[in-house]
Amino acid sequence: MEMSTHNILDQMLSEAKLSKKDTAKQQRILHAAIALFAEKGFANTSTSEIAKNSGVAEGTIFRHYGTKENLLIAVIVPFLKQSLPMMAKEVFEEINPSKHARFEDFIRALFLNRMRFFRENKDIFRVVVKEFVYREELRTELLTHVNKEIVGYLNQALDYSKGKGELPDRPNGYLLKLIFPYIFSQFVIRFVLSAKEPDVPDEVEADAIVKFVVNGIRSC
Amino acid sequence: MEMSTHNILDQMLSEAKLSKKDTAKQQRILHAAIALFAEKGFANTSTSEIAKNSGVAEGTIFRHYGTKENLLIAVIVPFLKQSLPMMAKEVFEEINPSKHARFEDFIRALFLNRMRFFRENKDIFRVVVKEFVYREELRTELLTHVNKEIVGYLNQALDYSKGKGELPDRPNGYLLKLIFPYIFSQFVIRFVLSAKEPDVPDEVEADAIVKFVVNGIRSC
Amino acid sequence: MEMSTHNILDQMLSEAKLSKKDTAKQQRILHAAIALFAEKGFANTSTSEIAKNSGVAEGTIFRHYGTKENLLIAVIVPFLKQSLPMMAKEVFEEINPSKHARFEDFIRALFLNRMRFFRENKDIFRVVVKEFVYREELRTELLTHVNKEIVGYLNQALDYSKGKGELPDRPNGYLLKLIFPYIFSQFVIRFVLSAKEPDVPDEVEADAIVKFVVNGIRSC
Amino acid sequence: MEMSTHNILDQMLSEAKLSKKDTAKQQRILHAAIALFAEKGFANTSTSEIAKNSGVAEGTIFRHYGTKENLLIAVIVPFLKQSLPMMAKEVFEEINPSKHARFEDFIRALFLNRMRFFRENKDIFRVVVKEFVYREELRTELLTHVNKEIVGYLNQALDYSKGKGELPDRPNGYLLKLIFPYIFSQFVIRFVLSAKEPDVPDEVEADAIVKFVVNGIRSC
DNA sequence: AATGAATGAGCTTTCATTCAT
DNA sequence: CATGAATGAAAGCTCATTCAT
Repeated sequence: MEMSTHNILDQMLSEAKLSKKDTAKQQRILHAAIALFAEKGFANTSTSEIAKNSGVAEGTIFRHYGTKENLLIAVIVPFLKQSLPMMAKEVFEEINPSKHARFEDFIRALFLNRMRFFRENKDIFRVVVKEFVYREELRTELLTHVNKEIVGYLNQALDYSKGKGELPDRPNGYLLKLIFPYIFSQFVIRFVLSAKEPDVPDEVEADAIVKFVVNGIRSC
Repeated sequence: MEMSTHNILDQMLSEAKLSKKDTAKQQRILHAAIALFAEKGFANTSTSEIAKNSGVAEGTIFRHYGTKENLLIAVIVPFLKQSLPMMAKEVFEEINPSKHARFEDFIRALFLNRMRFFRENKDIFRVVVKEFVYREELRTELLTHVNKEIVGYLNQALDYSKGKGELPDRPNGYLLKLIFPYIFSQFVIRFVLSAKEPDVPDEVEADAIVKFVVNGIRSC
Repeated sequence: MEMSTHNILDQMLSEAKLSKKDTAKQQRILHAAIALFAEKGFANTSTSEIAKNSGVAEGTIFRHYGTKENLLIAVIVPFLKQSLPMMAKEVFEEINPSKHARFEDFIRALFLNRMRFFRENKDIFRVVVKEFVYREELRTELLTHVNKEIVGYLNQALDYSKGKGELPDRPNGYLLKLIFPYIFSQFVIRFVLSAKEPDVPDEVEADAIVKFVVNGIRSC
Repeated sequence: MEMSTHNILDQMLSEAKLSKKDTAKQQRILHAAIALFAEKGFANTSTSEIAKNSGVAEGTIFRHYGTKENLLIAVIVPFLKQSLPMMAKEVFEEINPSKHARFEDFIRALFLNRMRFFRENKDIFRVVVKEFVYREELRTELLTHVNKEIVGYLNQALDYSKGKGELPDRPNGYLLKLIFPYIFSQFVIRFVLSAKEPDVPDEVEADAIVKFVVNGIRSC
């Protein structure tokens, strides 16, 4: 599995590069915006600060994004729309082909994949989580998207494990509601709420989480 | 156990009533502030809005709280400092006396107690969670407090259950790091991120969560 | 010459004591106001600060003085109206009786008397000078007053010295315009503009000033 | 010697014109600020008033000067830093070349030069004097500056006159402390404290002052 | 396309003053 | 008389947005 394509920021920007003539400035604007939003939050970051940090004139930001709100969307939406489902698929292709994978292996792969992914996109993850809490419209849009793009893959995995008797015969939605928040909260604690990551290797961390989830879900 | 004393907002205000002569206006200010902060966040709420919604002059807010930041603290701190530990003790006194309680019973009681508590203080819980994400100094202060006031009670419960062979012989900190985020994330999803609560009775909800936790933690 | 009656502040307050029933609070208010005005200026001192420093309620200040401006006047006017001319007379009675005094002796006595006087009323002197610069109506009122009350005494002294050939035959107004600003500017520099007074004894300082004035005025 | 370059305000602004692209608005802001500060003092002038009087938006003032305090500094500092020493040199070049000048001629030239100068910059002189009384940090900075830039020229003049026996053999600091306040106080009375200037020609006024100073200083 | 000066509405905060107790 | 909570106008300042160049 290559790491090089996992940094959403780069992806987003390289995609932008294809669609517009001059994106050097836009790249700089987005980089600065992400860094500042992550550090101080959207509401506490001024456009003049973004302009200064990215070395462009304030007017340039508005020429490209129209409003400050649009800039936030330009930061967040590509992360959600373009990259998130693509990654889900990746995890899947990593595990599924063998078809011998236990549910435990799937969860471990998912956890480790996301861990690395969020670590590499820590700043943008921070922005998304922070604004997610504030903006209902963002949550709604995201959930719709997740349902459409990811749930399919997850259902495949759950059904497969059910077939092997590794999971109780409960609706997938029910199972996901128990598992997902748990894994996600670990990432939020680690990348948003904590000052710095613990020294424990990812694999050790994964072991505990995975055991907990697998045991927890087995006979509920 | 009476629920009537569980609404932190009322508690906070009735306590204030004891120490100050006139709190009618302060109550109105705090009510309005909590409602607005919960809805739109601290940074997006103006003091003039708070003044309008509470029917006082804007100056009155500053006469009582000095700064907008202090108003936030006046909303949040009593919730954390005075009510949180008191509640922890309550849960404890509800379960412990019997000493026959299984670990499962303890988790269920904790979950149901918190569920009711956060439901009754939904708005202020929203404010706390939202600002918690933004303010590191708030997180630090809270964690210090939680460690000092609550961890003692939790350790008692864990040690007791370990003695009965219901929990693996792992450091309490390790166990808590697995259990706590899980329960808490369920509350955040339910009271902060969701538009409205599901119709399922609390007890049904509790069953799933408790089984998951108890099975999950057993043999990790 | 007694020093004890020279502190205008005390005088003012004891006079006030005669005319009003309870002046304990007024005294405290005036004391605090003078100290604060002297330190930070009238415009930068708030009535709440005066209230705090004098240990009264803010309302009490307004009950007595109506407006903040009136409080300033209550501080300044007695200093000017009641005390200034009285002092002028004192200087005069100290010197004149002998009738052998040279002009030099008169100027020296005047200088030393004012020096001590302003030193003892340093704070209120500061307030007056600072506000004097800002308020034309204050200057006008003071000048009118000075002309009415003091110029008579000064004319006596000048005429007497002219009679003895110590002064050129010029209008008194002309002579005063040359002499007065000089002496006064020395006081302003010393008590308003300087951080602290020099160590030189007053008499030494007086010698230089007096020689300068006497020589300067002699043959102009 | 041309008088046309003596208006510090114009100088300051023309210098600013060199370093910035658009100074039209800044000029208007500074003009309005000076006029208002001179009339009502710094503390009693609001930025909205300055904005209205200069025909710009209030935000424009803050875009250029950041704070109201900085605006005051932008008004005062160039007056002190750039123009004051330059003028001192001018007076000097006007008198010194001949080397036959008497001390009296020097003082007369200084007095007349400053008189014209302050008259042409009456408003800004008012601002400086008024704020000088309030702000110790301004006094300290100015004195440091004066000492560095002007005292050298004055020492030359005094030493030269001492060599010709026109001045007593006293430290220059001592002599300056006697002479300077005298001349300066005349300007303050005339341009700051008086409603309007007297009709007497400058030369007549100068005669009296100069005689007073020269006689006064001669044998002290 | 890019700029950056200019804007003005809106922000938090201060403060002299009022008034019910 | 004295109080101090309440007021609201006005202060200094910020900032997203516009627009002439």
